[in-house]
Amino acid sequence: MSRVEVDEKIRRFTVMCRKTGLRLTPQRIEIYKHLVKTDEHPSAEILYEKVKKTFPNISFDTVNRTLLTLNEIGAAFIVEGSGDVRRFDGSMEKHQHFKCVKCKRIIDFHHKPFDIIKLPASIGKKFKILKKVVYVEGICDLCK
Amino acid sequence: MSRVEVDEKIRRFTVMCRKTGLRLTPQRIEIYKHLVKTDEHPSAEILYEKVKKTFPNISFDTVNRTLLTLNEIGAAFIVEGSGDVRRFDGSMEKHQHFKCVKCKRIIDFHHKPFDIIKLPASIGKKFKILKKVVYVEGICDLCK
DNA sequence: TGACACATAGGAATTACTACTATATAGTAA
DNA sequence: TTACTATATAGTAGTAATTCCTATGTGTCA
Ligand SMILES: [Mn+2]
Ligand SMILES: [Mn+2]
Ligand SMILES: [Zn+2]
Ligand SMILES: [Zn+2]
Repeated sequence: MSRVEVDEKIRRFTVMCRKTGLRLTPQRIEIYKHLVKTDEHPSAEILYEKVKKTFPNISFDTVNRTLLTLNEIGAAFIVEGSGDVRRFDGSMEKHQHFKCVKCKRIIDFHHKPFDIIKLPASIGKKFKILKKVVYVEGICDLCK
Repeated sequence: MSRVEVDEKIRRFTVMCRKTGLRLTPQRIEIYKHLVKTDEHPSAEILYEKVKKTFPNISFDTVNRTLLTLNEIGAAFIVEGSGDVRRFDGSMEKHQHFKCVKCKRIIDFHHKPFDIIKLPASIGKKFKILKKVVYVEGICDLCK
């Protein structure tokens, strides 16, 4: 993602923050910037290490709390998976994930039919649906 | 699930163990029995509490390790989700899950079209696919 | 029945995440 | 510009979940 694109995302992020009453702290923007510019679906720990380069005194809790906040306001989300370290995604484009069970890499792909899967009516009626996910697990090209 | 059905599952489980070279310990069988007879997708902790009634001295680690072993040999699996306590499923029937984000209940449903979703060729070629999951998240009937 | 590789019990250690609190600062209004 | 206040952060402690370690026990097989 180009510098210009990242800047544009940050601009839109600042608007989201103002709308939701969140303060625009330099830490928050820095965390968002690192999350949105990568497609590696980093953990809080990984982002903590990156943000430390600009904010040597930032605490892990601030990074983690901020990421949960981003998830709350819909600026990012927690990646689905089976019981590993929590991973975050700053891309709100419709897409799906492949996760390697060995190296834990999470790789984006987009298959349009997966965006519009229809649930049986019985489920839709009984529950309030927030998220429908198609998720693929296996061994990646580098590991096999 | 009836007593007879559970017994049949356990019989088949003993065959699986012999095939994979796993020893048939009473603890292992008891853990499997509790997992297979419920549809509540228990955590290791919950199963530990149940198995303790028959094996008061069993350790948590034995329960957890056994569950991971069951996942290894394909007698059970780890339920997909976004970053909560690890949950297990003893049913190897094709089915899907709805998870309530509030009470964390995991509810089985079965929608046949979801069993046969087709991945784009690019993904199937590049990676070794082990699992394709359709996963639904929301608020359950009891919570909303 | 004996040998031994695998499994378990008990507890310690590690990892992941969350809570607490004093200090700092973004937003706002004088 | 300045002062105020609610929110955010830093530093640290605490909790929860999971994994590791090791001595002892036991299922399996010869
Ligand atoms: Mn992604
Ligand atoms: Mn299930
Ligand atoms: Zn891999
Ligand atoms: Zn619920």
